[in-house]
Amino acid sequence: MTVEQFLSTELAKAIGSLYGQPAPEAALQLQATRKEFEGDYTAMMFPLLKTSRKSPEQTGDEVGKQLQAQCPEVASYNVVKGFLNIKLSPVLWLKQFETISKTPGYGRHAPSGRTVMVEYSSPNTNKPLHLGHVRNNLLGYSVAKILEANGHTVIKVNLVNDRGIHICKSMLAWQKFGNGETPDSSGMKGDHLVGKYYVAFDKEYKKQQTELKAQGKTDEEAAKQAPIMLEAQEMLRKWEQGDKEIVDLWRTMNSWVYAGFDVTYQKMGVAFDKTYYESNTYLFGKKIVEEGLQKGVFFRKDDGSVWIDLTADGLDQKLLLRSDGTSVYMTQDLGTAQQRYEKYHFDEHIYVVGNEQNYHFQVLKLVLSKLGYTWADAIYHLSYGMVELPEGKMKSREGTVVDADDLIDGMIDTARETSLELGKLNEMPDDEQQQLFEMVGLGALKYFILKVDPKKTMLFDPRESIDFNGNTGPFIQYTHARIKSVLRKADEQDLKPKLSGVTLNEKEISLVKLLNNFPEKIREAGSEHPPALVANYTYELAKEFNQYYHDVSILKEPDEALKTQRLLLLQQIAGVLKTAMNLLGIEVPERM
RNA sequence: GGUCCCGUAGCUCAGUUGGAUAGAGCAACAGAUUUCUAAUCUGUGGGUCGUGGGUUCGAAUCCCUCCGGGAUCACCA
Repeated sequence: MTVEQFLSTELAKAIGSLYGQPAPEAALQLQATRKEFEGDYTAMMFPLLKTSRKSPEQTGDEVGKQLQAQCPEVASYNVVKGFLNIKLSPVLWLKQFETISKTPGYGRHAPSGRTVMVEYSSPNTNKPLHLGHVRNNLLGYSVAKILEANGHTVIKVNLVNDRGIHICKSMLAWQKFGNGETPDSSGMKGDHLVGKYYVAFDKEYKKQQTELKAQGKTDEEAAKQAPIMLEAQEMLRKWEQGDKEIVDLWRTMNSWVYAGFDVTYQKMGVAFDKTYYESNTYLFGKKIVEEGLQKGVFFRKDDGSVWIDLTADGLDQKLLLRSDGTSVYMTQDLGTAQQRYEKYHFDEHIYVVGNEQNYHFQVLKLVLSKLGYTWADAIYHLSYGMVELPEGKMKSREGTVVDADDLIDGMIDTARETSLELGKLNEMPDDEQQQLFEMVGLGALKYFILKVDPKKTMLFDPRESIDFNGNTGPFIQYTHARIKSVLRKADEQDLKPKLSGVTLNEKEISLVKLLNNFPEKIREAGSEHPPALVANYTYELAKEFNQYYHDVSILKEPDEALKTQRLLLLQQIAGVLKTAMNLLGIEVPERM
């Protein structure tokens, strides 16, 4: 039982015995007392006035008195206007501190028996990953981590979009202009190489359109009739028919891309339990179309295409099967969702996908529930906003796209420069230094992105992201390293952290309070979604610690009992910092 | 035009199920000290929480209006 739950129960008891009737729910909601007042938790008296039939001040006084009488853990109380501030005894906090320090894996929850699927990343295989994908990957990975910490069984899946006209574009351009270039022959990373030909296609396509327009064609005609586009469409048809030459080329070029992606994923530190390929799943969903027609949820138009009418729900009519009988994106997604449910019986399925697909997921859920699938509610679209740059949006045409690999390398370089400038790592071996630079560079990037509410459009300012002060990853990493340094020194002196029963001071109590909130914070982040909750919590703890650290001595403390107890506090804080950062996919160094 | 999302300090962002005088960081200025790791800490200035209404003991938070920004409304994925 948490401290808050304990107090809430006591409060209910007090109100019950005082007024002879159960307390209204709203009166039992506690909140942390604001700094400027004395106390740990605050209860509002307003919802209670009807029951007590007295003024807020009188009610608060009565409840406070009763609480103190029945419960020795309540040290004191005060009433300000309608707010009852309750101060708990330091003994209680000491006991709570003990509980925390004796809980292995503190913060993580027991197995819940729930299964959650998290789909994220889902890249196209025609170009390398960029900043937008970085946000996706970091969110997906962190959310999965947080769900695991909530005790759920998590299955991380990646659905690779490896087929379609856009893939054919890079293939075609490579055939035309590639001269047999390979990652090996060019020394380029596979995904970048393929991306280069995607750009080459676009360039040629534009050139041809300009030519056609010069001959008097309209924009639309030019776009449709450009020979290179016709060729790409022909290539897609051949691919669908299984043309050996095309399929071989497709395999080869995709394998280059996968090799490139693997490197990027590994650098980012993200991973998947299962990878689906759209080339295997794009025919899914026909079964669902049959079913929908039978149930009368879908209807067929004269040309043979199948639709669902969602106008009654404020949406449009949506196509589910083309007149030529092939399935569209929605159909595929319906099919894969159904297949996954049959296989895993997930309790929740989270899709980490950009907010440009909000409409798609709204429709997806609606269609599933109209088909009578109760698990439609289990689908959750974790929608995130775009990442913008100080110059504005990223536009591939204008070459303002921030490449993921470049970005990561840049962060690591900056971490290196900053660290060397501070000149603290002189006796650290080179390979360990390199490891540290990667940890710090990545930590800065990840934290910068994850601390922002996912649904908001965020601004990525490269200059600011490499700032290592304030609410940043490196600040927290540094805090951890400092604590570890003290603990190492203590260990050398044979000092063991332990609870010696010395009363905690104010600052220590507020640190214990923060530690006490950790499990609840994880739960909140797990049910509400955003890693930002965890990030901001971690910063708060690190900041609070730095203040404490600044005006208290640990190793120099003459009182042995006090010293070892403070070491225990440090140890617990380091542990929580590490666990919390781990939930964000961020590693934390022993020294830096 | 329909639907959805966003709007909080000069900038980037927090703000618990509606609670007390709206908080951090950056930037600016003023200080602490060279340690138990200063990649730190303390202080100052900076706000009509986009606008106008409503709900109530109480609104940045919930409802409506309008303004501004974004996304989306394909037999693309």
